[in-house]
Amino acid sequence: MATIKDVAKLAGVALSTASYALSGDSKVSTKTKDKVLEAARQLNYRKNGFAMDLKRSRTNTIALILTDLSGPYYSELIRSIQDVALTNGYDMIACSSMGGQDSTAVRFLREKRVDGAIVLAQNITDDTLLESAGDRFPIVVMDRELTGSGLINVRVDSEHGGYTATKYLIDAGHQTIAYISGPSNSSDNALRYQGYLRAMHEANLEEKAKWRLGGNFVREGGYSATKMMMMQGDMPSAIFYGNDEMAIGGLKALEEGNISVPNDISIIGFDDIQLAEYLTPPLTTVRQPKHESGSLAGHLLFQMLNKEEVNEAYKLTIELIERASVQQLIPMNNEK
Amino acid sequence: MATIKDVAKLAGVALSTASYALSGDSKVSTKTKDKVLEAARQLNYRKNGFAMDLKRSRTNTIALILTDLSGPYYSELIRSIQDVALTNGYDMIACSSMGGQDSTAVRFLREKRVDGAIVLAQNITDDTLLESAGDRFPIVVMDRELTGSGLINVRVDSEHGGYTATKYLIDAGHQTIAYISGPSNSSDNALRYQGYLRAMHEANLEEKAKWRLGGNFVREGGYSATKMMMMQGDMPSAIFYGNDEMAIGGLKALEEGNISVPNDISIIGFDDIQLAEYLTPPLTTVRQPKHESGSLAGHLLFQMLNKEEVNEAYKLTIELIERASVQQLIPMNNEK
DNA sequence: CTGAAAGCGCTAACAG
DNA sequence: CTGTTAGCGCTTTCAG
Repeated sequence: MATIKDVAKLAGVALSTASYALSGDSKVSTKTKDKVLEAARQLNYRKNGFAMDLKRSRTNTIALILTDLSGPYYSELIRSIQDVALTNGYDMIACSSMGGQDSTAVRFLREKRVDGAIVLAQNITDDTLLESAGDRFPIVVMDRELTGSGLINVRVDSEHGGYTATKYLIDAGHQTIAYISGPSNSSDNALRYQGYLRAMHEANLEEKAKWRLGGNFVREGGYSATKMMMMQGDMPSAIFYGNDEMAIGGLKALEEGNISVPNDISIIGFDDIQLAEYLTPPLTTVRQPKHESGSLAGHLLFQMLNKEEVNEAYKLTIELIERASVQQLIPMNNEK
Repeated sequence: MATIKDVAKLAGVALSTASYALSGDSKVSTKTKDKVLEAARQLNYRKNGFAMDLKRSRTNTIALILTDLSGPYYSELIRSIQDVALTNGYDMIACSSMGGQDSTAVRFLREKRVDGAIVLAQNITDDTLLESAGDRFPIVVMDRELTGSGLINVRVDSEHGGYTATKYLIDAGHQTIAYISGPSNSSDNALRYQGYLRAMHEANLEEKAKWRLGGNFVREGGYSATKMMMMQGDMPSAIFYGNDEMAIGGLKALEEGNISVPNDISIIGFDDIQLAEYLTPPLTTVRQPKHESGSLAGHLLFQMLNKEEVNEAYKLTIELIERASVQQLIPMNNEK
C-alpha cells in the first residue's frame, strides 16, 4: 500500500506539501498540486483512515447502535438519522449490539472509534453508557431515561401511548382487554403497560393475569401468546399488543382459529410500522414519531458535538392511528 | 482522556508492561497485572481504537455495505452475515452507500477502515470496487457479476428465477403477463426480466410494451405502475412484479380498483420477504436464499481474509413459493 | 510556498 | 518478566 511518503517522493516534493495538496489546502500552487495528484493516481494511493483519525483525533463519523440491525421498526429511524448526519457532513455507521457487552457496539463506544453515538439497545448497560459518554463523546439514548455527562435522552411518551390505546378500546365499549407484553427488561414495554393499567383502573376495569402474556416484541411471540390465550378458552373482547410485530403474529393465530378481527375480537398495536396498514384488517395502532425522534436525536447529537447547550431529556408525543382492527361496540362519544 | 502512558505511570511500571497487561498477555505477573488494571480503572482508561488499528494495521471488523440500511429485504441478510462475523471473532458494521461516491461506504472502502467488505449496493461503481479490493482487502459483491483481485461475487440465479416465475404463470394458463421492473441499473432486475422474456418466447407468448412498466423496486413504484396499467384499461391476466415490495404496492392499487386477486388477476412477486405470507392473499413468489447467500458471502470473506483459495463466483438457486395470489386457470400438469 | 521535525497512542521487537 | 525504543501514516507547526 502506497503511503503519502511514496507520493511525495514520486512527485518530487516534500511530505507536507503532498499532505497539503491531498487535503486540498490552498497554500499549494496548482502546478505542484497537479503533480502530487498525478503521482497519487499512479500509485493508486489511498489515505489511511486510522492514521488520519489518530492524528486528528476526530473521525467525522457517528454510530447508531441498535440491538438488531434487522427489523422493520428501525428502518425509518435509521434513515432519518442518516439524513441528519449527511447534512452535517458526517458519516454514520450502524452497529449491532448483538453479543451484549462484548459486541461491536460496545467496543465502538469504549474505544471511541466514532465521535458520538445514538443508542437504542437495551442490552447495553447504563454503566457502559455513563462511562463512555462525556464531554468529548456525546451520546443520545433513545430507550431509557438515563442522563449524565455528555449523555441525554429522547423518548417517546410510551406511558401516554399505552394509556391512549387502552382508553380508545374502553371508549369503544370493550371491557375485557388483554395486554401482550414485550421483554421484561424493556423500559418501553413497562411504560406501555403502565399506561394500560392506568386506563384500566380509571375505568374500574379489572386486569386479569391470564390475559397478560409475554410475546417478547417479536412476531412469533405474539403468535404463541395468542394461541395460548385461545387454548385457555376464555377470550377477552380486545387485545392490546405491546407492538405491531406481535399483533401481526396474533392476527395469524386468530385467523387460524377462525376468530374474526374485528367482529369477534378487536386488536390494537403499537409503533405503526409500515406494514400495519397492509394487514387484514388494517391495524389500528399507536404511531411512534420515528422520523421525528430520529431527526431530533441526530440534531441534538450534533449540537452536543458543537458544544452547544441542550436539555437533558426530550419527550415526544404519540398519535393514535385508527384503522379497522377495532370494533366500535358502542357509539363513539360516550363518557368513561 | 487517559492514555496508556498515564496508566503505566500510575501503576509504576513501564509502558510496555502496561500494554501487555492490558491486552492480557501472559508474560506479566498476576500482581503487576492487577496493579495495572487497577490503575486503568482509576483513570477510567480506554484504549484508543485508532492507535491500535494503526499499529496493528488490522481492525478486526468487516463492513456490510448496503444502498439503504432500511428495507425489509436486507434484514435477514444482515443477520446472517453478522452471525458469521461473530463466530469468526470479528465485528461487523453496516454502512449505507446513500450519497454514492461520496458516501460513508465508499470512504470506508477507500480508506480501508475495515479489513474487508460485503457489498450490495448498486450505486457503487465497479471501478471503486476494483480499485479498493486487493490481496490485503477482500470484497465480496452480491449484486453483480464482477470479479478481480481480491474481489469475488456470490449471486442468486435471477435469470432462472424470472424464468421460473413466468413459467409458473404460463403453466397455470396465463397468456398475457405483465412485468413490472426495478431500476434500470440493477443487474438483478435485468436478469429477472431476461428470464421472463425467455419463458415468454419459449411459450410463443408476446411481450407487450404497455405491460412493461417500471416500479423502481419500491412499494410506491409498484402502486403507481399498477394504477397506470389500470388506467390504460386493458389488464393482463397476470402480473409478475420484479420484487415483493412492488407487489405489495400493486396489491393495494388493485384492491382500490376492486380488482380481486387472484380471481380477476394473478400476481407473483420476487424475494419472499417476511411479509409476503401475511398479505391478502398470501403472495406467491420466488424465494431468494437470503440466509444462505449471506452466510456464504460471510464465509468466503473470512476465507479470503485467511488467505485461503476461493472460487471467483458462486451462484445460488431460487425456489418458487406457492401461495394464493395466482389462479390456476387450467389443471396443473400440462405441457407448455 | 516548501521542507524538516514533532508527535497522535499504541504495539512489538529487543535487550536487560 | 520488565524497560527502552522504533515506528504505524498522517497532520501541522515552524523556520526557511
